[in-house]
Amino acid sequence: MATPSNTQPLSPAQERVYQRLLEHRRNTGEMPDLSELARGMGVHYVTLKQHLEALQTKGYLTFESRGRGRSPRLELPAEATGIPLVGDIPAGSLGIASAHVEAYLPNLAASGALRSDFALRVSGYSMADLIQPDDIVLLAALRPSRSGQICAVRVGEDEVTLKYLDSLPKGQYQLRPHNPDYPTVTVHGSELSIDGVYRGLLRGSVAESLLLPN
Amino acid sequence: MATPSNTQPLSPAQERVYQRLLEHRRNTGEMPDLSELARGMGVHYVTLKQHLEALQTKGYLTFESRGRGRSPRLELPAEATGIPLVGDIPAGSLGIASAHVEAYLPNLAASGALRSDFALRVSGYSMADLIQPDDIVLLAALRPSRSGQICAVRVGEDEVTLKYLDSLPKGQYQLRPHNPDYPTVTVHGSELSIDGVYRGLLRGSVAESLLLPN
DNA sequence: CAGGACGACTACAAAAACTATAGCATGGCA
DNA sequence: TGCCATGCTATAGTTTTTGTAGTCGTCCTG
Repeated sequence: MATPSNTQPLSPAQERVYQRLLEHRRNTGEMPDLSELARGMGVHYVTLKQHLEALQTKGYLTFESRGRGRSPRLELPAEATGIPLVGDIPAGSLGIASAHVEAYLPNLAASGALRSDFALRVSGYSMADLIQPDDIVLLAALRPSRSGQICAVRVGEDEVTLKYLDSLPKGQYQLRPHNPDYPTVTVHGSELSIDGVYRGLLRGSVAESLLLPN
Repeated sequence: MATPSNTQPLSPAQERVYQRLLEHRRNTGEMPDLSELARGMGVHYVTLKQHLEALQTKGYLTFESRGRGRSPRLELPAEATGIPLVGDIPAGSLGIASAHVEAYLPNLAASGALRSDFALRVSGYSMADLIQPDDIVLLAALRPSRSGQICAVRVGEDEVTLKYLDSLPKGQYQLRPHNPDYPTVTVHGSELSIDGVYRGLLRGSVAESLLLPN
């Protein structure tokens, strides 16, 4: 079940509540109190609660009451909060289709300047020893800002590969592996699509302990 | 100010409360409700609150009231919850003295089997390209379970270094770098102290975004 | 002995969360 | 048209938690 569970349409009021929740989490990093949020939106507590329950049954969040007096547990699912770990992107599928998502990495969103947009599990040895198989590489969905950066790229309809990307004259690019056993290839920009720029990596036990399953 | 701020002695009841908090966080990963905790300890809410305020003034935790009806913000400081990132351990100081702690990595404690006990910022090229300078290496304070594992070791009074540790006959050990430009040295076990076994690493933006300052 | 800390309690006030019930509007359907 | 389900809102009353204020006894110390 790779597709996110929130596919059902939202009524206008539910949409408002949901957007408000996302916004509050972006701003404060935490979930608001029900009463506070209700006041802020100009509706009654009960109304808001009903909307939250509707959002829960539609799969947009989890809303677990803990009894009178205690704040309820209110959580956005990993799809909305974490950055996706993409397994292998097959030929042709650009962007990160919601399929092929293996897991999510939470808690890496806060630092604005160095944000990462998605993660990739490395499979080959073309960047060894710098980057090993099974490392989890973090990528930002940007154009590289200068020549020589490590990027996740695809040539034609092939799979995604991780290489140094050198810019050559006449719109040509060089895909240069770190491992000298692999060939450096030169392609024209029209054949090349750049999925992301390398931002960092996780290796070993850290990787596994940070992942939250899909 | 590298020393942890909680140096003042605790009275018996305060100690009980503090231990209970640590235990609760280990088990559940979250902080308890005041009322619930008070019931569980067989004391009244007000008493517990007084102890928490005392712990706050002594620097063992932060306890921020949010007004009537709302659960107060209750947090253990990084010293108690995260794993320490040790800068450079100078000659002779074994263990992780509370000095030399640069920052803490949170949220990596939960996975029991693959736990890490401390982290080290890499400074040399002896394990390049596998491990780069400025990488943050996670280590478990254990004896290596087999020959050939990467370990953080010290020879005599030298600084900590990261090397493959091979076990040779007659109590000899071989410290083998990954980078062939560096020499492999052989020492006797009596000259060698093993600080930790390699568990994984962080590189790049992830590293910076996970750190919480000391 | 006075003063202060420590640990505990009672009593009351304010806020949040839960429950139950009901009032409208809209749209589908027999 | 009448009926019913659904979505959205509101009122009223109850339980629980949290916060504030004040009291009481013990123990240690100057």
